[in-house]
Amino acid sequence: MSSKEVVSKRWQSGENGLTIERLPAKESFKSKAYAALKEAITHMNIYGSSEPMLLDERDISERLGASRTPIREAVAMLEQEGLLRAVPRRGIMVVRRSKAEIVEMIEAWAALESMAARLATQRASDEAIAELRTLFKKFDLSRIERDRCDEYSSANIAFHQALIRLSGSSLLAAMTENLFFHVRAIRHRTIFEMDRAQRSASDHLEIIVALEARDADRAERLVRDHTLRLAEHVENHVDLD
Amino acid sequence: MSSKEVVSKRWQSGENGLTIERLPAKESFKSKAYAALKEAITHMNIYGSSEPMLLDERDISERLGASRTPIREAVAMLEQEGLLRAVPRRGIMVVRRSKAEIVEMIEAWAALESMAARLATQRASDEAIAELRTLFKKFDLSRIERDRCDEYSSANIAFHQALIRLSGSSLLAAMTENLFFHVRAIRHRTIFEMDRAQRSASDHLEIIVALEARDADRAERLVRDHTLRLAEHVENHVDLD
DNA sequence: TCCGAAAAATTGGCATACCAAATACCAACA
DNA sequence: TGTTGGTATTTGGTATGCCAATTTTTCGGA
Repeated sequence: MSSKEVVSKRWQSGENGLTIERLPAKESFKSKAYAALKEAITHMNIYGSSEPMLLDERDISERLGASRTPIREAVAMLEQEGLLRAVPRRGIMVVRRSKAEIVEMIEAWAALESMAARLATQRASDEAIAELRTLFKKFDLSRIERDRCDEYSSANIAFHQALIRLSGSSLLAAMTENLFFHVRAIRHRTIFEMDRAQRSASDHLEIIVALEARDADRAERLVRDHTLRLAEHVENHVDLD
Repeated sequence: MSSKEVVSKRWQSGENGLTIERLPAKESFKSKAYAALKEAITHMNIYGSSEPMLLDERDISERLGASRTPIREAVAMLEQEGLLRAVPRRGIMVVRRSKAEIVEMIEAWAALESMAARLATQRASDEAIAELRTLFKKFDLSRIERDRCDEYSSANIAFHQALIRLSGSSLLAAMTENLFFHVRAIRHRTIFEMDRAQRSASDHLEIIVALEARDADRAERLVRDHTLRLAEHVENHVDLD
């Protein structure tokens, strides 16, 4: 067997149980630009003004100290992800979602998370579920001051993310994370009203109980209805456009 | 009113019923490369050999008659989409999903489609649901010859896509389409066995009945279980790695 | 024949330059 | 003063070239 074949085999898969991942090396400008842009978009009040938010390639490349090429690649990725939209001769703009789109996202989220709850009742360990209860006590939403909207929002999302992790499906986690990103962006507007917090807390507790009881149907339904209520709330009480 | 304002108004929105959309312009090399690569990947028997399938930037740019730059942007997009993975000094490889990942995809699909079914019972028109029945009759899966695996697979997916469209959520449609892409790639292996066709057909019929009855819970459950059975089937009877 | 080191070739990341389309600007004319 | 035609500028798309990290090949010595 030639040396080449041996090397090739090593890389294919670790039949020896030792999978060698190429170390991250030094991050490329492309990834750095991607991260920087996403970070910037995250902390941007997208729905603050109604003016289109434009980005300029050359400007960005100067700020980041790189050429346009890696920036363009990063933009292409974010465009694929649905966060940006590049229009020729017009600029790169941050995509603003319509209320209808946000509602669809929350509905999709409800679908994924309710499935996660179902799977969690079948797969999560008792210990893992117990941790969820701990998290619940620690960040008891009803205790958060009524004016700390962001904190409420964060704690809320933390609970949901923890729940999704219980499913053991990294895909569900990844997909919902993406949805959270968009939904989170309108938290200023949604005013995720604090009077919903009480309801949220009790909902969450009910969900935990259902998980502990390993009641798949009930857990699924509770999660679904809980999130669909948010969708309905946004539909009825949020004005974006 | 000045001429300029008239023109401006015309472009804003067609209150005169004439909406002028900016013409698509000529597709950029970037989009063409993206489409070409995706097309190529689609018709590639990804799980045919166990050898890593490598792509070469320079080779691709020559074939497409463009420079490396737009190809690299297209690759960056496909990488973001999870279809490719570019490793420095090693090449661009088509991502091969593990069985576990495929199963997770089918579970996510089940989540999204069952939600679509629920929404469809609330939103789809009787006519739209009726069309689903038409489609079902036309492509009655039980009639497809037992050796036409691809045809079965296509008809199957067509039914599911039609169902999802009934929900009216373009997001659910987009997300599942992405999942279908990956699941479809293993159709040769899954042998989506034809003996499952009979079951599939009756399942589909039941689903249609539930939709017609506007029974949200039942429609949701039928769709979920139907797809989760596929996940279980893949889990138990498919060997990828 | 085998091994290892050095040289050569690959290859992806990045910078730069150029181009064409589209807009902004401006001056001349009605 | 307002419109118009043309020019300057901006900006995204693409091509090209260089570089550094790696891999592959070569080749001399054991």
